[in-house]
Amino acid sequence: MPFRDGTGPPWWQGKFRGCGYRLTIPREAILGVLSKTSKHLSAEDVYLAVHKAYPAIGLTTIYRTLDLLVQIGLVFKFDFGDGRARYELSEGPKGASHHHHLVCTGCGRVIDYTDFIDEEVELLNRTEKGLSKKFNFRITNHLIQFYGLCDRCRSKK
Amino acid sequence: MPFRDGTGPPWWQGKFRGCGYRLTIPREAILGVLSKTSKHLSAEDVYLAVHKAYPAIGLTTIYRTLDLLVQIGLVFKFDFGDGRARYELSEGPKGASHHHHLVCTGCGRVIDYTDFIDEEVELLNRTEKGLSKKFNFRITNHLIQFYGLCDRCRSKK
DNA sequence: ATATCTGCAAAGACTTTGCATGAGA
DNA sequence: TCTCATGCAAAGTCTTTGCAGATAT
Repeated sequence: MPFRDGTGPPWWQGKFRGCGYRLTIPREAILGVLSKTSKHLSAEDVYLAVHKAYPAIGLTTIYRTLDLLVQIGLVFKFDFGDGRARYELSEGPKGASHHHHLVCTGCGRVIDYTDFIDEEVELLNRTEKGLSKKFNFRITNHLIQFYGLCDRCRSKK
Repeated sequence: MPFRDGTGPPWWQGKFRGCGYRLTIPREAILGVLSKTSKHLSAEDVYLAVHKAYPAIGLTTIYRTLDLLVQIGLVFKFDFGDGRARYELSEGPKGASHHHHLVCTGCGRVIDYTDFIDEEVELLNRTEKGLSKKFNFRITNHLIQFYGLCDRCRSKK
């Protein structure tokens, strides 16, 4: 139920309350940061961004909250091979931003792509069904990443 | 060129020499361990296994060697979300063992599956071509994993 | 009112680095 | 021989934990 001014309420409140978790300043701040970027933020990135508006919020809380958000399914956690975890909102307000990643093993750059997503997702859904049945798994999520050298790194040598 | 007795020479020697790297006892031992298992070994797992036959080989060497093998492309490095990296030979002597992973987010169990692999790989190849062209990437590798709850964890609650 | 959440500091876990010794080609 | 590889110890990073005080409902 959006506000009259069109800014809308934080769309995640429902999901939060439904799980019996408290909606606190730090949690809202962290979700705010994540929802305003399309980058792949590390815990420290989130901390620094949150820190600007709420200097009192500590890194520990960032880690704990991110873990919680991952558990709830509001956030995805990625490993791009650089030794720190990256976090991304799993869906926008409109569930709009599904994408996969292209990771440069040279410089660590990560490119989001949405090309071929439809075919990929279709195949993934089929595969999910089959795997669920065969292994009696309840599949909740998938990960696809491609690795290689980006144009810059290729020309470097 | 296999030995007459059929045991064959370590099939990776060629790849090794070709890259100008030395073929040492620790490196052979580590490849030996990896080639004799179908499990997803952590650096410490490899260390312990190697340690039985060669107690002098240290954990540092394991890490350095695994890194090297990943660079050469002989080994894949995975992250299953439990905080430690896992390593797997990228191909058997016959290039036989391509598979993807099903990861239980409850207990961390990892199941290898080869079902649907053909369709998946076919789609991935197509996608790779498209992405390579669009982003001018040289794609060398891909990662697919499914996440969910295994049968045991589902019945736990 | 009270079970949850937070912040700080310290601990923990995995991985990397420095440097002198040892070993492959 | 001479560069590359190894082992040990120490350091480095990211992440988690313990606990007292603060907070949402």
